[in-house]
Amino acid sequence: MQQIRPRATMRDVAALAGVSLKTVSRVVNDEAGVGDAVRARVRAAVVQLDYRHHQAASDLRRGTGRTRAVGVLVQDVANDFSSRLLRSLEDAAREHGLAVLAGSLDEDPDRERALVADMVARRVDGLVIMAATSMQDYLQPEQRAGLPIVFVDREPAGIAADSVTVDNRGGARAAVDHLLERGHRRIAFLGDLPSIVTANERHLGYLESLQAAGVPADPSLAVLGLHDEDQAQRALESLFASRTPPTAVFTARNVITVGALRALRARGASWRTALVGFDDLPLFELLDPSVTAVRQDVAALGRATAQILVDRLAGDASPPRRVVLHPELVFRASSNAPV
Amino acid sequence: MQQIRPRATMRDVAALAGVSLKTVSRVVNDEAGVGDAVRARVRAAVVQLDYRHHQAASDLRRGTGRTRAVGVLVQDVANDFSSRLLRSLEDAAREHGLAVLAGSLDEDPDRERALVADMVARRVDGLVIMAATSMQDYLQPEQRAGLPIVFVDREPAGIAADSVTVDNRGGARAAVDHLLERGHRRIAFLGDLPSIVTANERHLGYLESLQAAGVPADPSLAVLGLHDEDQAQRALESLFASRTPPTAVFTARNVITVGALRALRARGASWRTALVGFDDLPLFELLDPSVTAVRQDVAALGRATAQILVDRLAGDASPPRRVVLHPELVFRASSNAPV
DNA sequence: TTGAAAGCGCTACCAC
DNA sequence: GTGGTAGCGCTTTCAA
Repeated sequence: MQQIRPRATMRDVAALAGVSLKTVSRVVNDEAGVGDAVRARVRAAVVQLDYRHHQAASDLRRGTGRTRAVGVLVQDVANDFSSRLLRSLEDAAREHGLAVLAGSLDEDPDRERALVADMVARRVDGLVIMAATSMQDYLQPEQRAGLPIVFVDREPAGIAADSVTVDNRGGARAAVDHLLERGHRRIAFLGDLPSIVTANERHLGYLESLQAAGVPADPSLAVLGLHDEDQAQRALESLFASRTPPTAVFTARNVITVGALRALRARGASWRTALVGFDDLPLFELLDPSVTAVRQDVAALGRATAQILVDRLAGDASPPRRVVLHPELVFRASSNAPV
Repeated sequence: MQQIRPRATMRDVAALAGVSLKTVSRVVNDEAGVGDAVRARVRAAVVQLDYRHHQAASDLRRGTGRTRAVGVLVQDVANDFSSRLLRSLEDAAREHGLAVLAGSLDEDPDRERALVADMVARRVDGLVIMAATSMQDYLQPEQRAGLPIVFVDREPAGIAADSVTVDNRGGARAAVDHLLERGHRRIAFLGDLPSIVTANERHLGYLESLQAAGVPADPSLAVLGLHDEDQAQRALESLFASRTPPTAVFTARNVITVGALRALRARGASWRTALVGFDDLPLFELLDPSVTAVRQDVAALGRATAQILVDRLAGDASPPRRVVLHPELVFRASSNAPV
């Protein structure tokens, strides 16, 4: 292994160039007021010593309190929805010279609090959170200290803050309305825990749609608390094993939809069971039958979120904004199955 | 808008608690040597003032040069492969109390250098890079300064550093061997720019396989420089429009495979064209025909990478490690099409 | 145009 | 047990 050479500081550069520390600082920061000859000498010393600016020390002394980094906490950076959102935010952050500290919460409230604490200790300039907690009042001190916080995908509770969300209830209603219009009456609901706001909203939309159509909701057709594909697959298999199986299914999240698709496939029931999923996936269009889905415009979600954050960073102190995007039902073949 | 209250410093806490700065530091860092009464008073002041530890200042003073953050630069955090790798690394980092600074490179060498420079200025403890540059000698000064760098997915050039990669050539050979065994002779290759090491390796594997089988490679069947689905789709459509279309296709990346699937679907040629893709996708199993693919164990890739990084952070100064994982051919229906 | 001194928020070292 | 002093690497006065 080669010898490691400790990083050079401005002092080292100053010594080598035969100038004062302050002059090096001026050159490194491209400030005026340094003669060309001196500037060149300093530049040479910088190169020779492989000097690298120490941003943390600089930030500390400047006292602006800015680190040019933002924290982005999503449900799971490997999930299609979360990762596309993260990417959209990264692009916006990049335009403004901001680095992105990313974290996955896995619907774990403790993890959210721990990660937020870490981001605060790092003095990120702003925070974007897809909350796993049901109550975010613990963030009030941070907000009071001037930290811009934008909630994405899920509205905050216990704190007045910006949010960019999707009309989950409306999207779910549209999905179930669609199935009802095709004559279905036994429509199953597969969703995650109702403690997750979006999951609950989608469940409520399902119930509202049934009620509006005068179709009594059969509680045995609604399965909540599904986290992954396997659970969703097993849940749907159970429903099919019952005496009165559903003729249609509304799946309230992308992984749940995939699990349901596996169950239908295994049972050979893909063409005779109607399916609508919340969240579109790139390959849904290519499946047989292609999958009808409620599509969220993830890029728009990210853009709106980033815009608010950037405005706040620029000093915008107006009241919290609430942006609600409306999802779109993408009609494909999977919802055409007969009753 | 509420009043913003500047963050309290240890000095403020000390003043409120009526103790010295150093005592506050002891309490905040859970050090011994503070009486219970004093400790309680300090704790109360911390809560009252919403004091938050300033990690950067602490790191600076400690002089360990550690920030407990690592940089992870992948191709695109929204891509299935990259995002799963990122997640795997995040999990490992979390276990060691490391935060993750994430960045997408989009195969842009300038962007890689810019992001690396930023990470260095932030003094990350380590760097994981899915390189977009063809030469990484520019990282030598950072390595010399003691920064652990692990290259993932693509081996480094111009620098001796750790790497965790996949046997791309072998994987591609297995894919094409498979198609040859089924009797195909006109096998198309759809891949990205040969300047991307992995893309080139997969192309070489394709050529090697053909050569080993004594099948002359028809250059008109190989299309390189495909970046996204649309380009891949159009490329395959062009091949089909030729006088001597392929009977089989090897697609060298996940987005290319999806583009090819669209082309086959649009043409109604899915069942009569054999297809093998490099990179598996969650829904390939559910397509008709299901898609045969060369699967990389992304989680294992991430784990191996993280392990090396963690070892280096712990002081391991042994010679650079080269880990090569072997992908697996997952047989499904898409490669069964007749010649 | 250049530099010396002070200090950002915090902790190591050594007094008491 | 507790506190003062010095100083991490840097930038801000302000003086020369």
